[in-house]
Amino acid sequence: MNSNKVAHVLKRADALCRERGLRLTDQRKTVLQLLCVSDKPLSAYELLDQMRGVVKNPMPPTVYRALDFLLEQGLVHKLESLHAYVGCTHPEHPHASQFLICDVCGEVAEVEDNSVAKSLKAAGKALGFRTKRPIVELLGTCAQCTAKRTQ
Amino acid sequence: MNSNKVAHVLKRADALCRERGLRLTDQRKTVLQLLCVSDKPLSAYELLDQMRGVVKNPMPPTVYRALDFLLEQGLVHKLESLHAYVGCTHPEHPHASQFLICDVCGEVAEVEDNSVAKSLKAAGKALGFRTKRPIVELLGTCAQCTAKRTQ
DNA sequence: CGGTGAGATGTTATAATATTGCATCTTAGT
DNA sequence: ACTAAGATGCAATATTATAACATCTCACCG
Repeated sequence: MNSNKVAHVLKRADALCRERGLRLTDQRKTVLQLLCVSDKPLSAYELLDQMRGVVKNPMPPTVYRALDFLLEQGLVHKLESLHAYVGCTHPEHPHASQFLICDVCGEVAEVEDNSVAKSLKAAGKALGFRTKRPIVELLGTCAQCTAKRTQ
Repeated sequence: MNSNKVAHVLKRADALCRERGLRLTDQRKTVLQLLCVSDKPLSAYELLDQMRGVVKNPMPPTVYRALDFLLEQGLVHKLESLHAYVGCTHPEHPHASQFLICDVCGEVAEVEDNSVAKSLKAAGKALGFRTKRPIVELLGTCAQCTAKRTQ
């Protein structure tokens, strides 16, 4: 995320928390910012390392608690297949996104495809299943890396 | 899985490995059987515990190696969001399934929905993404548990 | 047969991810 | 200022997964 976008997300996060009567504390803001600034998903312990520059002697619960909060508020997403976290690119509204995870460059694209969402909903409905959290992670190779490989 | 089904899957696994020139060794068969017999996904360490009855003093690599093999052969699936494994209910053909994971009873349904597969493919294609492994896990509540709750 | 080499297993250690439990501090609302 | 809820500090530990290297097994070939 470029710095304008990061600033926007942080501002938006601030507003959201205010609306919801919640506190976007320094630690939480730090974690969110680190995730947004990074161009790759970060593991909890990578975050922990990066926090050392900002927070005094952070411990695992520090980062996990911040992550829990941010996940609940939809400000970050967890990539289950990577054990890693990314800042949400459009926290404006609640959403169920899909993640395209490149196994070459490590970059992750968050997309919100309506027909995917629809077909998932339908598949659940057919079995009377009530979906609370749909997890969709496509592991593969992004367009750029595919192009480079086949040159 | 009922015992007939388990027997069938084991037989099928045997045949598949033979076809592919691979060895379905005792340990691998044990892990596959334990997963098939269980009505819930099992973590690697739960499997490890259950193996103690069958294999002498198994260690973590024992179970992880068996799982790696079975995963590669499409005989078991990993549920990333649970760090747990299930036996494949239809190892007949390669496939990309979706998992409906009930947060009340813990049971998991493996479904293979064509329109989901299609829409995922399309979503990837739109960005030039080459999907190798699609992960779809719907966390929510199954029909039976929903019914019980709202009684 | 016996050798031999790839693949499977044994074993120890350790890495990486995540949580528990309890003490203390901060802050919003009174 | 008081207080209660929520946030943080901190130590320990649980859970999941892998690395590294020795040894064994078995299908194949001479």
